[in-house]
Parts: sequence; C-alpha cells; structure tokens
Amino acid sequence: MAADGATQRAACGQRRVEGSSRCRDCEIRSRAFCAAFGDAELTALEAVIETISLNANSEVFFEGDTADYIYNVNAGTVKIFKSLQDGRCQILGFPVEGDLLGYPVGDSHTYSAETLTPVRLCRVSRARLRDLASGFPALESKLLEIMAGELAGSQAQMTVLGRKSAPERVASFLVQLSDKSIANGGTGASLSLSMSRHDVADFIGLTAETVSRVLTQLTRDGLIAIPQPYRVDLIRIEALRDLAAAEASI
Amino acid sequence: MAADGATQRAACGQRRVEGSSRCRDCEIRSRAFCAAFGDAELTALEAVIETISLNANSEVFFEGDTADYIYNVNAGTVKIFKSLQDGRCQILGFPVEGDLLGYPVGDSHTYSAETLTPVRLCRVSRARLRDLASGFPALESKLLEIMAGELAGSQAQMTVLGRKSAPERVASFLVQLSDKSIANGGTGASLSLSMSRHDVADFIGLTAETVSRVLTQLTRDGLIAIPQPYRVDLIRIEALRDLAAAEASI
DNA sequence: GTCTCGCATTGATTTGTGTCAATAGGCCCG
DNA sequence: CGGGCCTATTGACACAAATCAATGCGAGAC
Repeated sequence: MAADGATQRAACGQRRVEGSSRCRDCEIRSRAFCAAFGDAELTALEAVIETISLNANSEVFFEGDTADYIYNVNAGTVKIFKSLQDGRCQILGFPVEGDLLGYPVGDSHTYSAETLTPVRLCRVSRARLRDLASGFPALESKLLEIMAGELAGSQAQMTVLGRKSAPERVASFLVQLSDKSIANGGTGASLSLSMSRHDVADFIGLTAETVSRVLTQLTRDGLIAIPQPYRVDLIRIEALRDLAAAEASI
Repeated sequence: MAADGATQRAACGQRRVEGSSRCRDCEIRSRAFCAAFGDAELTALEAVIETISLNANSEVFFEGDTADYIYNVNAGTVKIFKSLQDGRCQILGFPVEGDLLGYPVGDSHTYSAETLTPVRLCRVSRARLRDLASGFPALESKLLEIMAGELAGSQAQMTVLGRKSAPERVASFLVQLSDKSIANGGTGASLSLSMSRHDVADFIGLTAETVSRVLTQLTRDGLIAIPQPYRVDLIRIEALRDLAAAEASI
C-alpha cells in the first residue's frame, strides 16, 4: 500500500492544500476523532477542516513547533519520533489512516512527524476546534478515549523497550502490525511494511542489523516468510504471538 | 513482589475505607483532576469520593482487574507496572500525591498498581463520575489535559528505554525526580527515594547492579552524593541535566 | 544482645546486541 | 545498457550491560 502512491508524487508542490473537504463522504470518519460529530454537525466540521497532500519523506511538523493544528491521517503512513543530539532517534509510532497526529492540548508539539509514504491529512486549527468543542462535549469525550488508547499503547511499548529481548521485540512488532491490519479489515497474515529496517529498529530499540538478523532467524525457523523486503508473511502466527507475549496472560 | 505484601496484610487492616472526604479542605485539590470542580460542585464531588488508606507494599489493583474505580493519590508513593510471564517487570511510573491512578476509559486496568510507602487514596466509582461528568464538561477537559500530559511523559520515557545508555538513564531518572520535587515546592537538590534500586532498574530498563554501579560512578565524578541509600543529593545538577538531555535541545 | 533477612555494593565473567565492514540486490537516471 | 546510490543482509569483532557470586550493612524479631 505504500509504494503504489509514489506515482501521485510527480513534480507537484510537496504540500498541496486542497481546501475544505466533504466529511459526509469520508470513509474513515468512523475511525477518526470526527466520529464524535453527528450528521447535523458535519457542516460546521467541514468549514474548519482542510485537506493536505504530502509526498513521501516530507515533514509534517517538528518537535518544538508551535502546535496550531491537529491532524488526522486520511491515507498513507507517518512516523512520529523524538531525536537525540547525536542523531539517535526513538520512533514513537507509525500513525496510519484514522489516527490522530498532534495533541489536543499543550502549546507545542512534543515530537516530530514525517511521512513515510505519500499521505493525505485533514488539518484543523486547534483554536477553531476549541470553539467547536464548546458546543459538542462529545468531541472532548472522543479525544479522551483516543488519548487513553494511545497512552495504553505507549505503556505496552515501554514494556517492549525496557524488558524484551530482540526476538521478542521483533515478534511484538509484527503481531502489532497484524492486529492493526485485522482491525482494518485485513487477514493479518500478510503484511506490507511501509518503513525501512532502520525505522523498525528505531521503533523497537534495536539496530537495523539486529532486526535483519532476527528476521532471517524467524524465517529459518519457519515463523515468517519474506518474499520481498517490504513484505512479511506470518506463517506460524501463534508461535509469533507466544514469542511476543512474554506478557503475563491476565 | 506481590507476595511480600501478603505478610503484612494479615496483621493490620490492609485497606481502610474512611468514608466521604472533605474536598474543600483538600490541599492537593488544585493538582488533581478534582481541580475541574468549582466550589459549587464540591458537595456533589464529596458525595461520590471515598478515602482509603493503605500500608506500604499492598496492591491497589492488578492488570486485568475490572476497572470500577479511578483513584487519586493523596499522599505517599505508588508504583504502576506491567509484568511478563517469567517475572520480568516494567515499571511505568511512580505516581505521587496529585496523580491519577487508573484510566477514565476502558473496561479493565491495563497495569498493576502497588504501594511503595503508606498511601492515602481518593476513590471514585467510574459510573458515578460519568454521571457527574455529564453535567460538568470541565471534568472531561481536565482529564484530557491529564492524559495528554501522561502520554507525553510515556513518550519521553520510551526514548529513555529505547535509546539511552545506562548513565543517561540514571541521570534522566534523577533529573525527572528533581523536577517533580521542584514542581511540588522543593529545592530539587536533595531527593528522598521511596523505591529500591531494583524498582529504579525496573523503571529505566536496567538491573539493580547496573543502577548501583552507575550511582557509584556518578558519586566518584562528584555529580551526586548518597549520604544514605534512599537519599540522593544532586551536587552538579547542570552536569546531570547535560547527561540526561541527550535530547536535541529544541 | 544476637540472629536473620533483605537490600546495596562490588567483583569476575558471560553474553546479547552494537559496531564496523564487505557484499549483494533493486531502482532510478542518464 | 551501465553507473551510482540506497537498503538489506551477512560476517567478524568489540563492548556495555547482564549474570553469577561474595561481602557488608542495617532493621526488625526474639
């Protein structure tokens, strides 16, 4: 799903603001924060939302930037990350369609965001959203639900980063992608990665070489197959889950 | 670690419910989610809040438990953590007075919580809180703000766990404690730890031995002093900040 | 007072993962 | 079609932190 979009990239401006969008036709509305708005409120929402298209490998915002907008990913994959002085990088997540980008509170962005593939975003001014929210308590309720989900996700990832071995980390990553794919209607058995080995490594706290070695080993053990570098088939997914779930099964 | 608490539990009442509390006299109300309530609403709040006292080393709830309540720490220190099957443990944080325990959404707790010191908690039924919230949009707004702050904190910790060296991790931990102490009105130069070396290690993704070695080295280098095992004086705090802030200074 | 137990510290050694380096494959471009 | 570039893979080696082990210290029990 990643590479095909490259055609759109063409020679056009890296960031195209396409103006107001038709939220009532939006296919992912039910998965985004916009789900908080009923049909009646959609007109108000459409008035404050802009749609933006970005090429692959372009920045959305940097850590420390004033946070004037929040975004919703409409299509494509983004990486959000924190950088250290010497170039080390911790990737915090890979938001895809339906995911929120940027927090609804705070003055500035606490992480950087960069596209991995061509991406379509919805952008809303936070000031305007705040005005809207005063009339719709359901919005803050929805945002709260989203933030709580993200917090639980970060805490699971803290466990991966702080306490799991390299094979457990890679398995956790693959299972996570698989689950997300299933949630979006896929089978979860064949994954299309939109990020490099290096990005995977920066997400799970390893190096690209170690990720590569572990993937090779998992292939030898028959848990996965890698027909192309950016495609992973999960052959023995229960075994992968066992490896990933060093977690106590509550 | 859940096991040791079992001994103490027998002797004295492990959990004393002290009944409704007087929120208008509460000294930490401005730091807790209860700050969302104005003086007028305090009576309603007092009606649904219970105060609980716990000994050190007693569990508040376990990961997977049905989340009927959320809690606010009133006094003392708690640890929240996730356990792996083989006993590995990742501590997610050390909530202290003013901090929220448990999420306002979701069916069950996503982590376990255990006291490190004697603790006083406020407990609110989530169902009752939901009823209250329908009348006060400020509550969800406040909860949203709290969750966003916690999310930003987890993401900073992900960077510590995924990308920092042992000395950087220990320095990050000390600076974080110092900042929290300053925020609560202290000088931030002399810290009283309420957790063991082992707990520190489980928080920053090391072993107790490594934490001990790093602390010894920092002492030799004159950055800190350790008059007693549970007390740390930060002598050259700028140097500690430099070490911790491998972060790009935005 | 002495015994015991848990925790912190320190040392010796091992090991998992990082680092450095070389090779190979895919893709775009001229 | 060949050249350059980027990424993935693989190997050899180094090193940071884990593991294993021993000692010491302080608090509570009796």
